[in-house]
Amino acid sequence: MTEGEEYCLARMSVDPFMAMKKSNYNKNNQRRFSDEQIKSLEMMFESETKLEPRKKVQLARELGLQPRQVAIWFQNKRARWKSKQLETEFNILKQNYNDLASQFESLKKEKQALVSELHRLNEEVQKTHEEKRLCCGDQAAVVALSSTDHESENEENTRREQEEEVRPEMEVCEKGDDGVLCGHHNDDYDDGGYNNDIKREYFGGFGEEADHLMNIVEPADSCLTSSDDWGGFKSNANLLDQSSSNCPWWDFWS
DNA sequence: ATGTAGCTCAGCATTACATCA
DNA sequence: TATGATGTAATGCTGAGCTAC
Repeated sequence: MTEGEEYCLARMSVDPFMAMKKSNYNKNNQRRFSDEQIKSLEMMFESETKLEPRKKVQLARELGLQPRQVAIWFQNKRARWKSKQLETEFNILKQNYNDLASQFESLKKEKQALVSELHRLNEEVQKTHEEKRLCCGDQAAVVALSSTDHESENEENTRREQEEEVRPEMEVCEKGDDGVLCGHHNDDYDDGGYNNDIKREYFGGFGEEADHLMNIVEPADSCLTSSDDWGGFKSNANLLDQSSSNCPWWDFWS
């Protein structure tokens, strides 16, 4: 028979009414331990969260409790302590998360502002270019220019066709079975290749103007244009956009 | 050496009650 | 005063470790 069972039987023999109910009272018919008892138990708990059997018996004797009661107090105390610790850790993680989220938001706004500025500058440059062309007014030059434009357009088309042939390979390579990007191995698409094409599309195709703009905006060897970064960003762009549009996935905190 | 029954103990979920707003 | 939320001592069950047979 365990200590607890002994104690319960003892209580029941003293107070028959206890046999009807579950016994939640100590020797002195107190449900709660006294302040002194709690203080001693707390002190012991601070030095060791698990009590050796010998110390348990000794402490129980000192406090006028059953060893079983001391053991249970330690058990409950450990559970409370654990959940408190869990709560603390949770709060720390939550705080870290909130900091990162607000950092992310401000970076997103900064990026949006930069993109808008870029649009504005691009339009301005194109407008200037148009004006220059119109005010020159030389028909021959315009014809020459337009024929050169056609030529370069044809060259561009040929080049695009060639690139289209290469690109499918790339797309297969870009996302493996496990969904992990494997980078761009084709020389045409290394750093200045694939990324430059993306930028060219943005700046209005091939031509001096586009080249000029691209050089102004970002040096070719900039870390911001490295294929890994772009690839990584591209692969996550949907996720980020989704998260920021409908229902942010961190909203569940609130 | 191995299997098994019996015992103790701790962990865990839950209960029963006290206390407080 | 009644009531719901919270804190706490205790219960019941379970599995692990140990021992005797």
